[in-house]
Amino acid sequence: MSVNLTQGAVEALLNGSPLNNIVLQLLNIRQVVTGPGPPRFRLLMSDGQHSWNSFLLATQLNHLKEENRLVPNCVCMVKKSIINKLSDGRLVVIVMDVEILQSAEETGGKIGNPTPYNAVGKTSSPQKSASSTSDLPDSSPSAAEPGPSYMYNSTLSPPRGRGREFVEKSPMKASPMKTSWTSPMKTSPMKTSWTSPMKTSPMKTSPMKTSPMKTSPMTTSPMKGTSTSPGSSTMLIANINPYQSKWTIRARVTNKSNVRTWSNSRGEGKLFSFDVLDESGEIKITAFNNEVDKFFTLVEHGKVYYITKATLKVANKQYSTLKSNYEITLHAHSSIVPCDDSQGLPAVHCDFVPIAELENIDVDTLIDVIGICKSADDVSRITTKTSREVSKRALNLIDTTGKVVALTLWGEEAEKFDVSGKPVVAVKGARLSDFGGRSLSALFSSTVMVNPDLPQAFSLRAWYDQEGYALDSESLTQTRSMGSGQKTNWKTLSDVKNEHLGHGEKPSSASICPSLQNVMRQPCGWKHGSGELRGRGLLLKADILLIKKTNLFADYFSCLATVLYMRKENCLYQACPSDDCKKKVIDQQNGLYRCEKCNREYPNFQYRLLLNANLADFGDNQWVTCFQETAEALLGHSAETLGQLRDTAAFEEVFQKTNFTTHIFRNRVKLETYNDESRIKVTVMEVQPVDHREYSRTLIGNIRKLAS
DNA sequence: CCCCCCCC
Repeated sequence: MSVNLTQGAVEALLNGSPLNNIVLQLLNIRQVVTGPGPPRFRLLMSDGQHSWNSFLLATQLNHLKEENRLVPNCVCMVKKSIINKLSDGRLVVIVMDVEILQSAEETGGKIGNPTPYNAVGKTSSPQKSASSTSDLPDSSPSAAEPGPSYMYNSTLSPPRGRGREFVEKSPMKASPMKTSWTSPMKTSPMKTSWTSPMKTSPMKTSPMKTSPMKTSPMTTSPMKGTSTSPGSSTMLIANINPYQSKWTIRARVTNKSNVRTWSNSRGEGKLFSFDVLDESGEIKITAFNNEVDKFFTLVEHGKVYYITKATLKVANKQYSTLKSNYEITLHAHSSIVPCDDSQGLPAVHCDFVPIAELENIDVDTLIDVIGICKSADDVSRITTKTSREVSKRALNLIDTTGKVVALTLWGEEAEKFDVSGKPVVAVKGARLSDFGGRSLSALFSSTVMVNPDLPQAFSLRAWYDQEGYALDSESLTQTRSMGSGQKTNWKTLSDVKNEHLGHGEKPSSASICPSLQNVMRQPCGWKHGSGELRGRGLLLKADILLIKKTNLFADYFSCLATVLYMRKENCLYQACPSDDCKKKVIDQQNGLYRCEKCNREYPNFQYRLLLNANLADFGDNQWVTCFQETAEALLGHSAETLGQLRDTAAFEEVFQKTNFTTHIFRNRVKLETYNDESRIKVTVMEVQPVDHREYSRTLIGNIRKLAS
């Protein structure tokens, strides 16, 4: 046996340490009972010391099982995993990337004598032993599915009318981007409400409780799940079906549409629908005509109701992300009664799909997704085929899989969205499209949540702030180019010199800084910011300085190049800790650091990067400068981490690993003059993984150009 | 009994 298991990894993992590249032995693998969709495999894995039975294989790795490569006793390296917490506190570790290091035969049997890890008391998991077989996610038909998790929250989704932008304006229509939304960063991440509110913590006062409520006959019934009215008992949504008529459910409204009218060959009418959620599942309820009048104002987002005497029919899955096989239609004898006890009822349920997995999912599927909005397009207005004008805005979401996907918001949601602070964005029921490869669109029926109070949002935030922001990430959505709709200006490194890029003789609209295009298009009296530029012939020296400073004569180009050399010696500097300064500080050798720009001393500093690198392609090489973000992306580590590693072998290793790597670099070229000598200065604006398809298209284009 | 969900 040549491999060593990573002893202690199971315990560390389940205590929340995001461990990558851990070596574990697979002791058992079996299929989990799930609904439609690809099969899911559950793994019992051991680190030699402990075993843990709630590892779940990400579906994109199913082939490993299907090819009989993941078999009991083989030894694997779990390169990447994600921890999900189920409603009741149980943990599921999603294996995102795994490599089989040693086959079962080679290993020959179980390594060591691992004991099942017992997480009780450590994860605040109630009642059940986390390693007992009775808590298997697949052991109980009504249990939450593994991987995805049920969340119990005291904070509710914001009201968000379905059918917004639609003809009817409803009094219920509410701002989807309510500022009252709880931000994960402002609330305690340790709130018990999302570990196990059902058992331990009563729901805190929630928004809907504060509004006056009619006394319902139901409120005299103290216990949930017991008799609520004569002759009927409360049932779980997961357990109702069309074959029994006497049921009552107690559920929370999670998504409510506006009233809509229709008219077709079968007739016309009006309707609205809403989704309700209990601890077992969720279901869509639709009201038509008279029932619209009867129930539309009664049913409020976030509130809890007893619902009885309605028709169940088989759901058309095509239109819903809800897992229920049925949906409910209200009729003349249906009853909906408010319930002021919302205890135990979750606020939202999402089955988030890792962004990397979107590649393997069919187009038009409705999915739930959560990511950090790392960037966004500007809002734009488009005209639809039916000549309606609508605002749209694409967000770029990234998650721990390191993949990015574009999500389009529409209408008011697009206009109100605030990218600042790179918020966590969760969407329930977004539609997957194949535009640009894979992209997402919010629908009328989608719920968009900004900084939701969900455990996944907290861990995403932490991940992004610690490491995700420096990732050299790849988007599943290929936009035609980056930037503001401009085409990628591909150049070879010799082109950069031969075409005198950056010399600024011809500040054409293609080559100038986009923010100044409008300046150049005005014939005289050009305005930029607070300063005013004079006509082209009458520039003052200060104007020229301003133009230089604002990159008016800079060129931008992209190239495919390999890092040949990096000047690592002075690439890190101690910078002013003030957020907007970044200037180098002087170590006073007395524990204080002086910033000349701020003209003050600080007790601390921040490490920043300024890395000079030599890039090469097949024809030439070029010195370039990478500042903070691009250097971090190139090196794959934050400046802070590198600062800590300074003078260690690990620091050297970072550079060795980066050397000879190939990327797409988007650069800015400017002419700089030192005394009487001018030379171009190339600054890297963005480092991206190599997109061979895009680059090949460019190459082919260039070859054609040369041939003609 | 609806099922529209926009644009590149």
